[in-house]
Formats: sequence, structure tokens, C-alpha cells
Amino acid sequence: MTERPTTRRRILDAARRLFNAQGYSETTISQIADAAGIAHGNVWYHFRTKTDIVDALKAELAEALAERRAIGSQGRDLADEYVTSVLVGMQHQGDYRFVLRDALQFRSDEKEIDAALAEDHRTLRRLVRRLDEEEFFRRDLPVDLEELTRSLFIVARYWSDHVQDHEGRDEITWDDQVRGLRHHLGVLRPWLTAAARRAIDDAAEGAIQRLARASPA
Amino acid sequence: MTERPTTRRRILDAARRLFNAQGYSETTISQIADAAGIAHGNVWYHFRTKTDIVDALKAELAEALAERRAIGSQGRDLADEYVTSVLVGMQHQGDYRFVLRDALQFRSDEKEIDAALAEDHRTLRRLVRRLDEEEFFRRDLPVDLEELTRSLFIVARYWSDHVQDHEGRDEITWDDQVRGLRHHLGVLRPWLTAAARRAIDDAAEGAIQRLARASPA
Amino acid sequence: MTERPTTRRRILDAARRLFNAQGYSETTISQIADAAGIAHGNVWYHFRTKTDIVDALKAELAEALAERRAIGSQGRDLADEYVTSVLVGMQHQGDYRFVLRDALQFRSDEKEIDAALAEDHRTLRRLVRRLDEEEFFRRDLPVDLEELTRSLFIVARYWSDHVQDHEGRDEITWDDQVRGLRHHLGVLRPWLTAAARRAIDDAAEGAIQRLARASPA
Amino acid sequence: MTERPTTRRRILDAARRLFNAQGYSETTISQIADAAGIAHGNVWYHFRTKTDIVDALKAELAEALAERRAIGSQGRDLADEYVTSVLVGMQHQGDYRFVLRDALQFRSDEKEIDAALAEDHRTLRRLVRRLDEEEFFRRDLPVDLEELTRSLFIVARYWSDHVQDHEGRDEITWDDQVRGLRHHLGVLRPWLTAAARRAIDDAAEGAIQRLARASPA
DNA sequence: ACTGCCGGGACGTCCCGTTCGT
DNA sequence: ACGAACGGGACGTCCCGGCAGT
Repeated sequence: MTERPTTRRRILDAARRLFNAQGYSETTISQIADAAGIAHGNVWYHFRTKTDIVDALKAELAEALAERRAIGSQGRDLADEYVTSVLVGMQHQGDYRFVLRDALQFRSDEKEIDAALAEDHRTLRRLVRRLDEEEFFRRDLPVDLEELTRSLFIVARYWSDHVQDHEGRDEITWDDQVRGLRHHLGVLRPWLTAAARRAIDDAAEGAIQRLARASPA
Repeated sequence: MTERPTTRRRILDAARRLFNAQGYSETTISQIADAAGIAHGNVWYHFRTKTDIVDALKAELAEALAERRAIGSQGRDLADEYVTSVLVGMQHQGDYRFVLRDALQFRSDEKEIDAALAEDHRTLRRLVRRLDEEEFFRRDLPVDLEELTRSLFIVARYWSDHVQDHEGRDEITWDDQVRGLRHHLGVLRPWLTAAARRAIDDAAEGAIQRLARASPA
Repeated sequence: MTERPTTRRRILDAARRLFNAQGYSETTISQIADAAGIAHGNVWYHFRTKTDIVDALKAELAEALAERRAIGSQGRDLADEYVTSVLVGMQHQGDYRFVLRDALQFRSDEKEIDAALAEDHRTLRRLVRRLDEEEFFRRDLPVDLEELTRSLFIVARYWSDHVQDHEGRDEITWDDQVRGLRHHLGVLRPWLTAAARRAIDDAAEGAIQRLARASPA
Repeated sequence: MTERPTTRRRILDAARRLFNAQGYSETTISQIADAAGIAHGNVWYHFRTKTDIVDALKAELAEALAERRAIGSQGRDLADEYVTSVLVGMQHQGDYRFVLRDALQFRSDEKEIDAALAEDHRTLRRLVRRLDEEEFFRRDLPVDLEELTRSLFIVARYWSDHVQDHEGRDEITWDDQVRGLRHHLGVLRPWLTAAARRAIDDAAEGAIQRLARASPA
């Protein structure tokens, strides 16, 4: 029995969708209120300012990413952990992509680099290092781990922006995310040993099966 | 003896810089006027609407990219052509990155995918195919050209956004572009034969030397 | 006990007064807001654009004129009906005279002749014809009904403009309207039989007594 | 051999036409410059402010009306003088109708009633009195000269406005003016003796023939 | 005499943050 | 919790008066 979501929840969902589709500053509080089916003034009751909404969504994203990190290390093997981490991360970054895309519109007083973003980069770097330690990488090809990490990060991070820019899509679907994962792995693959390739590919298929679910609309 | 640039030019430069740094909708006509050293109401004389400024900058970018394509195929060898094309493209995309980043704020009536963007993707695809034809790629590694192209495209396209997001930089320098090229080539390199690797690396060094110059900052 | 009128009402009244006195384009939204005793930006809440205010006032006028037509034919004799129709019409046209006077400033996309205006002309023509049918007109003077109607229409229609132009008056009072009626009847009178003259004059006195009331401020 | 009119002349003509068609405040100096085929800034050379243009046109109108008065009393008979005066007056008022229509937009500091307007009324009153003195009016109908004068004035004065409002016409033609004269005389006619009627009608035909010419387009 | 360009300012639109009554 | 209404302010548009250069 699905209950009618709370007003606060409806505001956040409407805001997230609109921010993703139109950008932060092009979205008015009234539009959010309309989409949530309530009166403009009532948004104020739940969130005093427009940035309060952003902050709440940012917090949701941060929490989701933190949760992922916890889940990630639940005793599965490394390939699975890596793939799961990337896929879940892409999903969250897709759902909340405006947080990163419009970061410079939030009138950040100081030029704070987004904490979640940085943490995410670190997580990826840690996983790549463990891949190296567990000898996933070919010996015949000298790899610059730092550079590779960054390239992998970029592909994962900007994939949803790319889909939106390039294909004119407003909503990023689960299929889009899966395609993004394949691209990501495509960048990683040539560096891997044959065995590692198989392990990663198998893990990817497994993760895609396991995680398949609708994006939060 | 450098002459004082025309007012129209000063408006465009100021606008480009501000749009890049703060985003389109966070930038005020008055800010542009101040940066250009003229009265705010006077901007109107040169550009009737704010989007007229964007259109003019878009046209500049399109022209620059078209010019690059012409230059690109001037009888040099393929490695050089590839590297030059990517590097020059990154430079232009860095200088005008707001055009792509804020595309969805320009109230495009229809969801037109930016023509320049698409053309750019095609150019890259063509070059990658020629790399394949001229046997730059290793035979022992099956490569999906379409997928690789897209990954390469993403790294080049979003590199400047990444630098700005991740390092809080407002101006993208020549050094940033060079770093971007290296990342781009890092994605390409594992697929290449040893000979191709050397050819590309040499071409990269050459192009970097040749093109080194200040961004139009 | 007079209640405080709604804000929307106050805006409309203030706008009507100012439009009449200064003309449409010389009247500022801020002036209207001041006159209505509210903040200027708040007018927007009730009327999105300036022409929305005009449209609302036009609708009021149209409704008033329609109502008059209904009232006009309530079983009184023809003389009374004629006089009442003209007097009430003049009152409304005086109260909303800017609607007609400034019509060409409303940037009407097409050159639509004002519907209310045309309807008004038709109403007058119908009444004049009935005067003819009921033998109000002298037999010894050949009368061009169409021409006479138009002259009568002009005197009634532009009377309030004339008072404003010629006497520098901003508000048209009830007395002004009464004077206008007399002028109007002065144009009609020479064409009438002696009996008709008396009937019209008596009806005029009756109507003036009956309708005497303050203009809507 | 028609010479090219002076720039000053072209500005005045363009301004008059535009003011008549769109109203004073809806007409910009740039529109006038465009219509005159010169640069915006050049209008300033001839007329420092927008109201200077209006003042010049007002002066033209005043001069034309004064001239008419002189012409009017050139030894012709009274009927001819009356008709000529009205017709020429209507022509001028049609050509310069914005002067009267938009009078309240010129931001007249004091509520000066337009001098030309008042003078015109006086001229008409004088003529009507002379009609009375020379026994044009029927004896059997008591006539209020003052009231009649005003009605005649209104029909003549607002005729061109009426044509524009009611028929959506931007330019008032000579035929329109002739129609206006007939309406005007229609108001006068019932008060006249049979002989006077003939005299006035004959004079009207004569004047129409004599004065037929293109309006200053 | 004429043009291109400019400075300053006003207005309409639009939105955010807020209050009050229910 | 919620909705109607409100105050204040900012931005883009638009225009007028004015000047430097030819």
C-alpha cells in the first residue's frame, strides 16, 4: 500500500526534476509548487529559501553516496565492489545531476569545491588502487593510475550531462545509466588482464541485473 | 601597437568571460557593461537582447570550429592532424564552454541539439576511423570504435567543465588544456600499437609547442 | 457600513481614473499601485500585464453596456427608453472613456474596431428607427436616418472627450453628462414633431431625476 | 519640377503621420527618423526634444487655421464663407488630429486648454451668429445658438477621430472630410429656412469642387 | 548637415521571502 | 499545514537627449 508522500517529499521530488530539466535559476518556486500541487507560499513553510531546497537535495545525495560506500564494502569481491560502486554512483549523480552542473549558480560565497564530489573522486581512486594491488592491470602496459582514475571519473561524472546535452533528454533512465557504465568500463578494459576483464564483465552483468529498477522518476 | 578594441568586441569578451565564470543567467547585463567599461543601457545599442549576445558568441565558436576543420586537413600526417584537431577543439570549447554548459538556459524553443556540438562529434568519429584504417590500433584487442569515440569525446568536451568544477578555476589556461589533451590521449593510448603510440606522442609534443599561446582570456 | 473594497477592485478603479485623466501610456504601474495603496510589484499578482488591466476594464464596460440594453427595453414608452439608453450610455462611456480614446495605444494586433463601440452604434440606430416608425419625426422635413444617427452618436460618444479637452476637466461629473444629454437632444429636437419634442423633454427630465447619482468616483 | 523637401520638412511630415496613426507616446524618435530616411541622432540636430517637434506641428496648425480665417472673409457671401471655413478647418484638424487627440500626453505643465482649439470654437460661434443676423434660421423654431454652435463644433472636431476609431482608418482622405462636412451640415440644416438651405448646399458643392485636392498624405 | 555611438534613466515584468487567516 | 495575498527589489528592455567626428 503506497501512501501519499509527504508534502516535503513532493516538493523535493518536483524541485529535483525541474532543476535537472531546466537548471536551477530557470526554475521558480512557483513552478515547483505547481508541480507539487501546492500553493507557492506553502513551499516557504517547508523551506525558507530556495537554496534550502538545494541544501536538502544535496544532503540526500551525500547520504546516498555515503550509503553506497558502506554497501560497497560488504564482503563481495573487488570486481563486484568496483562495478557496484560506479553504477550506483552514476545513478545518484544522474538523479541529482543539477547539484553538480549548476554548482556555480548557487552563489557559493566561497569557492567551495563540492565535498561530495571530492569524496567521490577519492572513493574511485581507492578502488582503482585496489585493482592495481590485486593485479587486475596488465604488466606489459605502464599505467598512470592517477590519470586513469581521473579519466574514469570524468566519464562517470559527466555521462548524464552528456546524454542530456547530446540527446536532448530531460530524464535520465536506467538504460542510460547502463550505457554509461559500459562506456566507463570501455575506458578501463584495455588496461586489464584477460582474467580481470572477464571478472569485471561478469560483475557488471550481475550488478545490472541486481540493481535494475526504475530511477526515482 | 595594439589598438583599443571596438565596443562590440569588448562586450562580447566581457560577456564570454562572465558567462564562463558565473553562468548565463547569473550574469547581469549591468555586469557585462561594467566589465566592458560602458553604460549598461548602452549594451542595448549593440545587442537588442541578452540572447543576441549568446548568438553572436555561438557564431564565433561555430566559425572557430569550422576554421579548425579546414586547418586540420592541411596535408600533415594523421597523428598530427588528430592531435591538432583535439587540442584546438578543446581550446575553443574551453573558451566558450558556457555555450554548451548553459545550453538549456537559453530557452531554446525547440530542443535543438547544438549543431556545433554534433558536428564536433562527427569530426572526431571521422578521425578515429582513419586511425583504424591506417592501422594505429592494436590487432590483439577488439575495439568498439563507436564507444571509444564517445568516451574520447566526453573527456575532451567536459574537461574544461571538470577543471572548473573540481579545481574551482574560473579561467581555463593553456596548461589546463594541455593537461586535458594528455588525459584524452591516455584514454586512447592503450588501444594503440607501440608505433602509433610514439607517433601520437611525438605529434602531441609538436602540437603543444606549435600552438602554445595565451587563451583569449 | 461600507466594507473596504478588494485589492483587485481598488486597482481597477485607480487605473480607470488615471487612464482617463492622463492617458494609458502616460500612466505608470507604480502610479496605479500608489493610488491603490499597495506595492507596485504587487499589481502583478492581480494582473500579469498592463493590458490585462485594460482588458478587465473593457470587460466591465462591455458588461455595463449590455446590461443597459437589457434595462432599456423594460416596457417603458419609447421616449423614455431612448433617453435612458443615451444617458446611461454616456455615463458609461464617460467613466471608461480612455477605452475608446486610447484604443490605438493598446497595440491591438489586428485593427479590430471595438466591438462595444459598434454594438453601441447599432443600438442607437435601432432606437432612431423606432422613433421614425412611431412617427416622432416631422413630415415636412426629409430626414436621412443614417446620417442623423451618426451625428447623434458622435455627440454622445465624444462628449466626455470634449469636456475634458475643452474645459480641462479630469473627472466627468453627473452634471457634465446631463449637459451632454441636452446637447444630444438639441441635435435631435428640430427633426421632431411638437408632440414628440414634449415627450422627449419630459422623458429626459424624468430620467435625469431617476438616474441622478454619483459617478463611480 | 518638385524638389526634394528639406530634412526638417521630412521629419515633420513623418512625425505628423506617425503621431496621427499610432499616437504621440507610442511613436519613437527612431521611427520618425526611419520614416524620414535619416539617422536618429540627426533628428536631434533639427529638434532638440520630442516636444519641439510637436510644437512645430502645432505652430503649423495654428498658422493654417489663422490663414483660413483670413481667406474666409475675402468678400464672398456668408454661406460660402461658413462652408469654406468649416471644410478647411476639418481638413487641418484631420491632418493634425493628434495635436488635439493626444493633447493630454504632452505633459502640459499647466492645464492649458489648447489655444487653437478655443480660437476655432470662437470662429465658429462668430459665423453662427452672423447666420442668425442674416436671417438664415427659421423663425418658427427657437434656437439656442450657443448649444447649436457646440454641437456643430463637436461634429466637426471629432469627425476625423470618429472615422479613425470607427472605420479603423489610419489616413483621413479628402472624401472622409467631405462626408464629415455633410454630417456637419446635416446638424445645421433643420434649423435653416428653405432659402438658407439652398444657399448653404450650393456653397457646399462649390467649396468641395474648389478645394478638392489631395490631403498632405 | 549628418552619422554612429553613447550615458543615464524609466518602466514593465517577474520573482523571492513573508505574513495572516483558516 | 496550507493558501491567498503582499512588499520590496532586481533585471531586461527601451528610449531620450547628447556628443564627437566627418
